[in-house]
This record gives sequence, structure tokens and C-alpha cells, in this order.
Amino acid sequence: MNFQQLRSVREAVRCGFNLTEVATVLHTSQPGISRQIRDLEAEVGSPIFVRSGKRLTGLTEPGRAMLPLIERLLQDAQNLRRVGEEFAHEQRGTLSIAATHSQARYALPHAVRDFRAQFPEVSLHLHQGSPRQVASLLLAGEADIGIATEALASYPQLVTLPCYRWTHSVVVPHGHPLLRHERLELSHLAEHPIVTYDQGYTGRSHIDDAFAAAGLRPQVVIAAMDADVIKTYVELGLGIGIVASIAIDAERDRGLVGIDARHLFPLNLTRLALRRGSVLRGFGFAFIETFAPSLSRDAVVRAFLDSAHEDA
Amino acid sequence: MNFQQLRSVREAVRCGFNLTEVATVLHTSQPGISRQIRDLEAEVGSPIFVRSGKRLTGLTEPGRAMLPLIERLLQDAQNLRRVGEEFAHEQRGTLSIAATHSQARYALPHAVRDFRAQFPEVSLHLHQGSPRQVASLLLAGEADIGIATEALASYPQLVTLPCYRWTHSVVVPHGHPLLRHERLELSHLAEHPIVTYDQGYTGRSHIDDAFAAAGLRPQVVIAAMDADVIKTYVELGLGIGIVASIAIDAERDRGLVGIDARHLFPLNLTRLALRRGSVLRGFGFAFIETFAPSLSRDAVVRAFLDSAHEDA
DNA sequence: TATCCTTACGGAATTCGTAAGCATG
DNA sequence: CATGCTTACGAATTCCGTAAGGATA
Repeated sequence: MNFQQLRSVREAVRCGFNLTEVATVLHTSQPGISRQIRDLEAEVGSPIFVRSGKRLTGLTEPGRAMLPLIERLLQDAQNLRRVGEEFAHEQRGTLSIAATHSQARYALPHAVRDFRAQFPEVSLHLHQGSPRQVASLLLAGEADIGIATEALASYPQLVTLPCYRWTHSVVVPHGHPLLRHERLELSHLAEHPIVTYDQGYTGRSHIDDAFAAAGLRPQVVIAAMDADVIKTYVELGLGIGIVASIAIDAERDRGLVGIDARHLFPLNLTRLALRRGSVLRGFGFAFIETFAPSLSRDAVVRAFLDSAHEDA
Repeated sequence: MNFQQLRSVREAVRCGFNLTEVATVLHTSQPGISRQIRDLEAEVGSPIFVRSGKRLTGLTEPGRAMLPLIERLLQDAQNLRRVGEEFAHEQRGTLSIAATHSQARYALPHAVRDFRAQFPEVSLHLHQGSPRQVASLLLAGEADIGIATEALASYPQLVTLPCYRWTHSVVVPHGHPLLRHERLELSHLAEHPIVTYDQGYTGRSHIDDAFAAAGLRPQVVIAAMDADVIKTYVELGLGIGIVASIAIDAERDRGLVGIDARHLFPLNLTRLALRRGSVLRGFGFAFIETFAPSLSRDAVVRAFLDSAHEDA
């Protein structure tokens, strides 16, 4: 048994049982992959793949039983290398962060700047995507840390930690009639066309919940995935915007006025996620603490241990 | 990275950092081991062992961090082979059971007989030892299933399951004065020299607890590790015996009389233990169910999942 | 017929054991 | 000076890629 065999099996599953493709991905020859797989099957004594004729078409029952073990073996091997690196070059390496647009654009910059100053030799990769994509990147091991407000808590293979709470604001062009209200109410908002986040992004569900609870049916005319787009349409007069308060910058958004709406919508909680079974390097913990000072290294490790369910 | 390197490291730790011994255990040459280790250290980029001059003397800090990962990697590799075997030969293989004398002698025989009838092609290994030795055998992966009344529950790396409850009995020679009491009391027992289990065996702690709670200081003249020895000394008239009720057989123990003492001593619970991260073969589950019918395969798997703590 | 897996074969790289060298308690 | 690790080297093995073969949609 060796790791190349295990990699071949894992990749074969990922590539939909096309060994030619596996060979490309693993930078080797197709007959090589074929042999790796057959050697492993011979060693464990059970076929892993279903073959119809000469093609692989799926996993056998033993194959299904083995796959999680194989994944963990390869994961642990990588973790081993990572632990070594960690001690060899505490200050060097790569940190891969997956975040939603909102986070990458508004919440992360300060943390990134401070982190870069503290660890100039760490190369920082910033992936951007929907909350589900963030989760996928984490699960695939392509990101070390994920940050999003939605969805993350529903993946059992992820450990999530609360980072910070925030609320929405309403943005309107200067002189908009909404500005005349002393205290903004949901009913006022419902009278105007609304531009806000797409379903599944940046607390959109909380916005819908609030209106639904008040028995209102707001007219969302444009739904976007990020605040910059929303603000652009608001500036064009297409409606009033509802965005995360953090996304409003008095300096930059000269043409707009923000109205605090924390009394109208439920509080949102931005979460940070890590994959179970991953090993975070020292500077990874440092980044987390920079981003959310309450999440000390100890706090993160504790959360990991407390939530160590379903491993078998 | 390959498994031989990992095995070399693990064995080096187990052999107290003597690479010559490692080479013997792994059936290879000593320079080979040397290189395996150095290659791995080169690959991960950190030294794993502390060297004073040319000798290995201990683990470095990175080494200590890596060791648990290495153990799990090798464990998973073995599990992989095991899963393969499982499907290849459902009815064949080896089942290794570690139990205390009491269990092996009195509780297991029925289960073993039935199991042998059901799986004639499975070779059954029965290790015997103190509860702590049972735990060690499990932890070292040398036993698949451990059975004992004491100690097992205190190892966080073991999952334990309750099997059955039992109580102690008093044994005396025929015509012994104790037999005159209508209802036996602890104070009666305390008037006689006592022969019972050694500390740490077969509910001895419960015996001590009961006397202590009653303010009595019984005179234990002989402490043994198993009921056969105890009964022998009782037959010789050296004292009254306190043994597990199950250990008294009216047929075999003609010279003795058993007196039920369930009202005097706390109930005992015999537990079955498995190591976390081990994979039990189908017939292993079958054995458990034969031994303790309430422990169906599902019940065992559930207990495993429920107790999946501290893994990282 | 194009795609995709298997078999066959030869060269290259790795691995491994023996023998010699050297440090340490 | 005996034990124990390293280095050196040559042989054996394993590994891997190319090329050809055969099955399937």
C-alpha cells in the first residue's frame, strides 16, 4: 500500500471514474493509474471499483466503505507535512482564505493589512464565492479558513466559530423621501422598490424574515450578490438599498445616505469555519485572532475539541 | 512519504529510540531504518528525533506533534486492509479478545462456544490479564475486544459498553458457622478471615466500599486474582470467600456452599471496550451480540458515534 | 470509430542490504 | 571497547512511461 495508490483511487472518484483524466490530474500515465488501482485492490483483497467491461463505472460496496478512510489517510499525510513546515518555517507558508464578497470587501481588509505586516513572508490567497462555495473550498481542502454569514453552520464537517455581529442599514440617494421619517419603520420601506442581496447572501434571509413577520410583502426589484452593485443601482435611483451597515462608507459613497436599520432586522452573525481534521498553522491562528480578537488560539482549539462528533 | 518511513518512526519510539532494535522488529537492516527516518525528516522539513551525537535520544517538539498523526495514519492503513478482508471473506479472519480471568473463565465460555459454531473459520485468540493489561492490549491494537469489570471506563481512548450486571456471593465450607444466620450481614462476615480478589480485580473496590460504609474493617487474609484460587483457599479452611456469584458452580464446587450476598455489596457492571479508531469486522459485532444480546451491531456503532470526543 | 482500459516490455530510478567508518558511554 | 548510527556502494527490485491490443458506447 502506498500513497500514490490512494491518491489514484481518490482522484478516480473525483474524476467520475475516468482514469485517463486521473492520469492528467496526477501528472502521470494512464496505465500507471490503472496499475495503482489494481495493485491496491489486490492488496486489500476486494474490488474497489465496479467495472462494466473495461470501464470503471462506480464504487463497489467495499469501495464505498474504504473511501472515507482513504480520504482521511491522504488528509493526515498532508497534515503531517504541514506540521513539519510549521516548525521549520514558523513565519513562512501559505494561508488560503475563502470568504464572501461582503467579507472580503468590507470586513477582511483591516485584518489582512495587519496580518501582512505581522507575517510578511506568508503568502495570502483570498478566494471569493457564495457561502456554499466557501464551504466547498473548505471541504475540498483548498481553503484553510472560511468566512461567511450564511450556510456555514449547516455543514457537519465544518467547525464554525462566531466572529462578530452586525446589522443592516438602508441606503438612499440624497433627498430621498425616506429621510423625512424620524424613526424608520418596515412599512415605510415596503412602499419603495428595494435593491438588496440575493437569496442566500449576507443576511438576506433575515431581511425576508423581518418583512414576513410584519405581514409586509416588499418589492425587491433587484437582488445582487454584493453591496457595491446594490449601491450602484440605488445611486441610479432604481430603489432603496438594504445592505450590511459595514458596507456604507460616508467618504466613498458621497451620493448616498445610510440610515441605521438595526431596529428593523434581526441581528446577523458572521461565522468563521474550519474543516474538521485540518491542521491550521500558527499564523492561521494568528490571522483568526487578528480578524476576531475574541478567537484566541485556545478558543479555536477548544471549539474544535468540543465539536468533535461523527468521525468514524 | 511512505508507510515504511512512518512505521520506522513509530517503532523507533516504541523501541526507546534504538534503531538496531527497530530493524529487528521490522525485519530489515539498521541502515535502512536510519535512512527511512532521515528521509521522512527531510521531507517534512523538521527533525523528528533528538540526536545527541549519533544516537537518538528522544522526540523533538515537531516529533511529538507528528506522532499522533503517524499513529493514526498507520492505524487507518490497517483498517483499510481490514475493510477489504471483511468483504472478501466475511466468515474468515481472526478475532482477538482480551479479558480478565473472571470473564475468560466464567462469562465467556458460552459465548465462545456459540461463536465458534457460528463462525468456524474465524480463529479466536483469548488474551488474559488484569483490567489494565486488557486496556493496554486494546490500546496497542493487539486485541479487538476487551472485557473487564474494572478500569476500562477510565481510558479516554476506549469506548466502553455495559454488558451485564452481577453481584458477589460468599463461599464457605460445608458446616461453616456463617450458614447458621438466617440473613447474612456484613458484620457477620467481618468476624471471619476473608479470602477475596486483589485490589483492582473483579469488583474488589465495591467490596471495600461496602465494609467501609458500614464502618467495618474486615481482615482480608488472602487476596487473589481469580475465583479458582480463592475457592481453593476457602476449601482449605483459611477463611470465608467473597467471589462473583457466577464463579460458584454447585456441581464443580462440591466442598463449598455459596451464599448470595447481593444485599451486602454494590452491584457490579461488566464492561466491554473497543479502541476508538479501530474497525471491527462483522463477526466481531456478532461475537459482541452473542456475549451481550442487548449490544446489537447498531447499538455498538451508536455508542461509538455518541462518544466521539477528542480526536484532534 | 473514438474513447478508454488492459497488457507487454524495456529503461530508469529507487530501494535495500552489506561492509566499512566513526562517535559515544 | 562495545554499542549504535552514518556513509558508501553495488545489486536487485520496483516503478513508470511508451506502445500495442481489445472492448464498449
